[in-house]
Parts: sequence; C-alpha cells; structure tokens
Amino acid sequence: MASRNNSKIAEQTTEERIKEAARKVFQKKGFAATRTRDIAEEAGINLALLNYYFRSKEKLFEIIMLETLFGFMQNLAFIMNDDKSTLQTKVELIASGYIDFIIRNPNVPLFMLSEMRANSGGLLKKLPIKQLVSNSAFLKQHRKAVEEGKIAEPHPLHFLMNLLGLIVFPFIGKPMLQGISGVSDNQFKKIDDAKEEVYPGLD
Amino acid sequence: MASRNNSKIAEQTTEERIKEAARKVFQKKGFAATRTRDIAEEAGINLALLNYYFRSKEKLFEIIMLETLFGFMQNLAFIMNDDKSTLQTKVELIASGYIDFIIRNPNVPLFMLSEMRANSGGLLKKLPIKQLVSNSAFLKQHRKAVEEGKIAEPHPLHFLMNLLGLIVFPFIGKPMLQGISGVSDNQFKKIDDAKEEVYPGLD
DNA sequence: ATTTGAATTAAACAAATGATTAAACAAGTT
DNA sequence: AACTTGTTTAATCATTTGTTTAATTCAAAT
Repeated sequence: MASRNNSKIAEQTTEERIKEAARKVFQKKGFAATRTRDIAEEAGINLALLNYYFRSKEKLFEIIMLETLFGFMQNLAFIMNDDKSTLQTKVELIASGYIDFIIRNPNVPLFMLSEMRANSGGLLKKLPIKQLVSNSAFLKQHRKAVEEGKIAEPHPLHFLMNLLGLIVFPFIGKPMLQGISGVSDNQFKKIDDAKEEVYPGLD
Repeated sequence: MASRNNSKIAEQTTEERIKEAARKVFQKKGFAATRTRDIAEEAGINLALLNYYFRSKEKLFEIIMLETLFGFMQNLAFIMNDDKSTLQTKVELIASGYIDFIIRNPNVPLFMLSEMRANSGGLLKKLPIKQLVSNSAFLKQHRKAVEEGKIAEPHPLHFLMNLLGLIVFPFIGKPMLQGISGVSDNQFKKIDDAKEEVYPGLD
C-alpha cells in the first residue's frame, strides 16, 4: 500500500491528480497550446511524473479526450434510449441535461469541436456510441413524428444537429456575440432558459 | 503594366502571399498549432521573410484575425441594415449568405470561436461593428415582430445566436456527428438546404 | 558603371518544450 | 540492517520553434 500520500492535498493518487490537471488545462487551452509544464504545475507535481504515469503528452491527451467524449455522450445516449419518455420530453431532457453539463464543463464543447477537427477524429470509433444512437428509441419516435407531420426536419441527424446547435452555440458563441454587441454579462444569465426556445412548435 | 513576372506563381506580392498562406494555416490549425515554418512553406518563401514583413507571429496573426473577423461581419452588417428587405427576407439572406461564406471558408467559424476564447477577445473592439448592429433595421424589425407576437424569442441577441447556431453548427459539428453516426459524406451535402429549416414558422 | 536600398537567403541563436536519466526517497520484506 | 520495489525529484538532453543576423541578389537611381 504505497499508494497513500497523506502529506499534501488529498485522498487522491498522483495519477488522478495529473489526469485532473490535464483535463482542466487541455479543455481550456487545447492540445497545441498546452505545455506539459502547465499540467505539472496545475497538478503540483514534478514534470517527469507526467511521463512516468502516462508515457507522453499525446497519450495523456488521448485518455483525456476519450473520457471527455464519453462523458459528453453517455448523457445523450441514456436519454435517447429511454422507452418511456416521449420525444417531446426527450428533447427537453437533452436540452436541460446538456445545459447543466455545459455549465459544469464550460470548455468542453469548443474543446471537442476544435480537437476533433485537427487531431483525433478517429477516437470516436473507440466508443460504442454508434449503436447506442442508431437503434435508439429516439430514432423511432422521431421517424414517427416526421410521418405524422409533427416535425419538419426529416433527417434525425439534422434534427440532432439543430438541437445541439441551439443548445451549445449560445455558450461557445457568447464571448463573440458579447464582444460584438457589448451586452453585459448578466443579460446572458437567462441563457439556460434556452430549452423553452428549442423547437417551440413541437407540442 | 510593366512589372509583370508572369513566369511563376502569380500577380501577387510576397507580402500578400505570406498573408494568404498565414490565413490558410492559421484558420485551419489555430494559432498555437501553427508553426511559422508551416506558413513559410505554404507560401513558398524563406522563413525570415515572415519576420521581415510582419514583425512576429503574433503580429501576423492579429492581422489575419482582424481581417477574418471583418470578412465575417461585413456580410451580416450589410444585410441587417437593409431597410427595404423584410425581417423574413433578412433571416433568409443571413442564412444563405453565411452558408455560402462557410462553404467558401470552412474553417473560419471554428477558428473564430476557438481563438476568440483564448487569445484575442479584445480584437473585436477594433471593429466598428457594434454600432452597425445596435441601430440596424434588423433590430427594429425584430422588436416589432416580437410585439406582434410573431417571434417567440424576445432578445435580439438570442435570436441572432439561435440563428447563427443553426447555420454554423451543422458545419463545425459535422466531423463529430459524422463520426458518431457513421453517416456518409454525401448525406451531408444537403446541408445547404438548412435555410429552409431555420425558423420555418416565421412566414 | 557605381551606388543605394530593398528583397531574399542561408545560417545561426536563444528560448521553449517534450522527454529521459540517474539518483534519492519511502515503505514494505527478508 | 540490508534488500527490493514503486515513487519522486533535480538535472539534463534533444528537438522544435520564433526570431535574428549577416551576407547576397536584384532593380532602379545616380
């Protein structure tokens, strides 16, 4: 049991500490802008430990990326596979669930979108989300709603993209729009009412 | 028309060549991931010329960023200040105009969103877009439409964000959603019909 | 033809950065 | 105590990267 380092911060192994710091810094600044020394400092550990536990910056990043992707997805997949909830409810749940998620992890959306482009598009294949989505209750309900003429957008992926865009964009676009319009910060507070703006014609 | 070096690449001064290369690489990979040597190579010039014409990587980036911002904005501002077009038409114009813009500059949205966060939020203040938007015809028409109950979203900024999100997100989210769902590329081709999906209940 | 100044190049520099090494340390085992 | 094993640290290495310098080319002006 050499794993207890009671001296300093926590009931937390150094490996966890490094990962947590890496997650924080990576998500905030992206892979390229992150220096291993940033992570080491944030974690309060020696630089060499990063390479001791994880072999390289890339390896560590890949782990963080996968975990981030997974955390982002499981929420969605869970809701989409609920047989009991209606489509309307699902949309609301996805919206409110993701809004909560983004509030807790403000940097994740842009982080994922950015890093997915440059580096790690292939990482998605390591996650079993494809099946989770492809035969979900959501898909069936959506198809039915389209047939009944309740939803204009026939492609479920477009529907999902539009929904996610409505949820995510106010957050990632905030600094830009804010800079443009010079609107104050608390005017943005109401953003989490966004769920009521999402496809209001649904019900 | 004397000084024409028609032999090689272009009717283009090296300074322009560097800027063009810088725009391309910066927009694609972001500031941190871009090496000055990448730009030099892309431009087909000697590395030192980059510092000869533009003093540093930062300076060059700032120029590219400002120009990108401006190009992204002037389109919007122009449409929003047209007194003759209706709000409905404006929305359609903004949508189709931006879709065209994004198709021509696929990397710009994510580039702007990413770099705005980390580096250069203050650059927006160097552009006279604030006024252009704040007393635009769009704003008045939007207010009127809200009073008449034709638009649910009362805040023009939210309205704009939702609109831009609907336009932009399918593009920047494409690699992600595509990876998740494993959908083919040509299924995404129809994306530019997005304008018809934007606030369909308006008319 | 010579001069002049801008444009361009090859080379090098200095700082940053990812990674490694060798030694020290702590804790358990014999 | 001596030994082993996993952990940590300080120092260093090797490469990358932004920038600079000094020399060279080139085109126009004198």
